[in-house]
Amino acid sequence: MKTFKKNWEHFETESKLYNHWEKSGYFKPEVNPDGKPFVIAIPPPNVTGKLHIGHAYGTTLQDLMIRYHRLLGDASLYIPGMDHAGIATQTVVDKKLRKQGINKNELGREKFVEEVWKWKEEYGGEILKQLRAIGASCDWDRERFTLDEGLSSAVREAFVHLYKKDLIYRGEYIVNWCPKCGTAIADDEVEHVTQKAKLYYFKYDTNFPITIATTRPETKFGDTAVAVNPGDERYKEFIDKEFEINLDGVKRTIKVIADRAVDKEFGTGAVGVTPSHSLIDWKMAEDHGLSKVKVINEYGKMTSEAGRYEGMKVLEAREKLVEYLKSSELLEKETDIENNLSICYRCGGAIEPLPSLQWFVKMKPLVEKAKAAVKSGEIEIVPKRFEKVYFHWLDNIRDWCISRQLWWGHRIPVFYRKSANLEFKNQNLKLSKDDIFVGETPPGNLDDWVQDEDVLDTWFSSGLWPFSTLGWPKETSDYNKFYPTTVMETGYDIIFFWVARMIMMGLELTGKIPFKTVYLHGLVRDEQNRKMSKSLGNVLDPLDLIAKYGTDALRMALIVGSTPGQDVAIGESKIKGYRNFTNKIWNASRFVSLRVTDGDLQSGELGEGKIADLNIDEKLLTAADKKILGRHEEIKKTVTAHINKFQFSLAGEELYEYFWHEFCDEYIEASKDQLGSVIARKNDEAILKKEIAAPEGLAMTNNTKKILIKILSESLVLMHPYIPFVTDAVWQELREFVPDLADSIMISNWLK
RNA sequence: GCGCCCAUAGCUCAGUUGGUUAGAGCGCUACAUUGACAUUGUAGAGGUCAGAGGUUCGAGCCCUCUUGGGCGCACCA
Repeated sequence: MKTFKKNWEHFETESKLYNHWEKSGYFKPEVNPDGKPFVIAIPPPNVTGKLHIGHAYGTTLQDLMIRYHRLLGDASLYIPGMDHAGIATQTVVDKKLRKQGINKNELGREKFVEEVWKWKEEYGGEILKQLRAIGASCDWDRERFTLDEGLSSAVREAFVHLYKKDLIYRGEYIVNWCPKCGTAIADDEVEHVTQKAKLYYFKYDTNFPITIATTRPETKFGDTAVAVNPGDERYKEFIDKEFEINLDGVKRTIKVIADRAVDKEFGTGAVGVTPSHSLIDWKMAEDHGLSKVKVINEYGKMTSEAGRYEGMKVLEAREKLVEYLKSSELLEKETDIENNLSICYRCGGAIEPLPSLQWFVKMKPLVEKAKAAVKSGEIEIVPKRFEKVYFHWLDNIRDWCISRQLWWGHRIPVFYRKSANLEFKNQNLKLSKDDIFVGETPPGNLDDWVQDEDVLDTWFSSGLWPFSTLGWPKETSDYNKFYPTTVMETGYDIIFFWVARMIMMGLELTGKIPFKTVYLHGLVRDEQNRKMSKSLGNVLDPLDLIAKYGTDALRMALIVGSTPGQDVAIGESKIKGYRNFTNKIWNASRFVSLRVTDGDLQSGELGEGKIADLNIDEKLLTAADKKILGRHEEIKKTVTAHINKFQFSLAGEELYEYFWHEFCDEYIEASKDQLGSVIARKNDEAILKKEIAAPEGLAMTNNTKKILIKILSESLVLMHPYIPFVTDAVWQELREFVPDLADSIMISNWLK
């Protein structure tokens, strides 16, 4: 005879159940062929590495919605996939190769990219295993990778489309250059950290009348103007005058200009304008027609324009120049200030703004539609306050630099005719139409053409994710059925990088919004509400936690007590608490199963009893029965309402409280009386016979059994989106003696 | 500089059209328990919901201001 184990053994059961679900095809939207589509495209994790607890949080929220809608009867599709993560992955593989003594430049582009693919195969598989461990009910047959064939062709199509509409252009502009990564990065990939710096006050030479103040003296070799505020009386007499200067051997003509951007109060109220190495100065140069001199190169070293400083690293040049200024008595003073240093969000290295030939997407023409979609409510952002952040970003957007000087990524689908392009790279010549080809394969002899060396920003391909994963640009049946997707669940930290771009790209390329709702979750922090970091040693690995407490416990702990857009603090004690909950469910089910089948409570051996049907006799209801049945109906309604409003924490908390304290503590206790005395049954045959002989007693017992089964099985369905494993494990036990239960709880029904 | 969030029990947090006695987890106290579960149960302590003012029959929730903490965007050269 089968026994009901004493404790919930998640470790043995979870992966077995998952495999069973996957094999049975329950993750496919086709289990509800007539249902309306409910679609979530997973925010594709970077192939770079392991998933962290933040991924577990997002995945849990996504899977919760998917499982809920599957139970509602919707054609639920959860599209899995991964992102090639350009810079991040290239850097990691480069490092790995260097450790093996292999230089990527000696290896060559093709071989290097092969190495990255090998790496992707190895680590990508690990990530997929982790997603499965979290319980993600993805349709794995529809798994995508941003660099797979279909998505690559979607990327080319998108590029060509935008180019033809004149929304993509190439030009030499000041960009954020990361010398460490060796590539340009976009504006929003730059982070600012406050640092202590020195502000140096000096003159270029003794003949120059104005003292300027700067934290970066070494860039002053590239100055072509000094800007002052138009209302600043001190400098009025110099405005529009030109001066020949000699800064330690470097000769320049400096024009004094008036610009409102200059703050009279800061420093001396006079700014040395360095058009090539400051965005603001670049703009001033455009406005005032100043020449631009590049004194720092792509390696973070001084160029020949810096005279004897050529070849020095930026910091070295700064030191040397300050020494010179001191010795020539040009330095008036230096003060300590706090300022913001721009760093690369990937590598943390200092950003050098410098002019560079890059590809850009014009953003302004895409902004209005993207704003309108949210303003009209066509796209809903949860929580709503992030709409403001979204609008603010769109209102202040600048063109998006999409070319990256990397090898790992989508190579830009642009070809130049060899005979014509020789000077192009350096001089930004306008090529004639015949000499540039934008698309997949240039016409005529391929040998006549050379493809652009650069790849596209990772976010260019992820911007297409909701539709490229469904087959776009082809009008596949999946695309027709499942696009637009329903919910985009992701972290608030990538609202600009990703969410806004998907909306813009979706509207431009498909003419439709890419998703109806954006649900933004917060950061996962530790028990003391600190950021998780390796140096603090407070990083929680989801796989460790799953091994220890079970996936269900982790999922519940992540959801209950957390709200959208708000960071969530989590520690082992909370997870442990919910592990106790999963065990409580298991044991309550054990009790119910054993009593209903007349099994043995001590050994856990199930009896022969079966439930014939679930028709409850209203006339036999006790006060306890009525109470729990009433509460049960209420709970169904409120839980449904909460989930529909994305209030997952509230619904989870309610289920927890209801199941444990109302069903277990109150009703199950009350049911013990209604079911008759166990001791009597065990020890006294006569009493047992008497009980069975009494028709009302037996009817009461049977009615109570039916109520127990009804409440238990329906509660399991309600809890399944939160804790998929223990609920299905119990469901499988119940199927032994309860009629008409679906093969798996995950394909049963939400409210019968 | 512009904007956003937070301040509720010892700790971490829920509390969404304003409506009984403000909740959960963990922690704490006392007791119980060979009968599903000690990964348990019962009972309990613990809150002037940051402060001040306002709207209202009624405010943790709405409005204004103050204080303290955090974040985002922009950026000072």
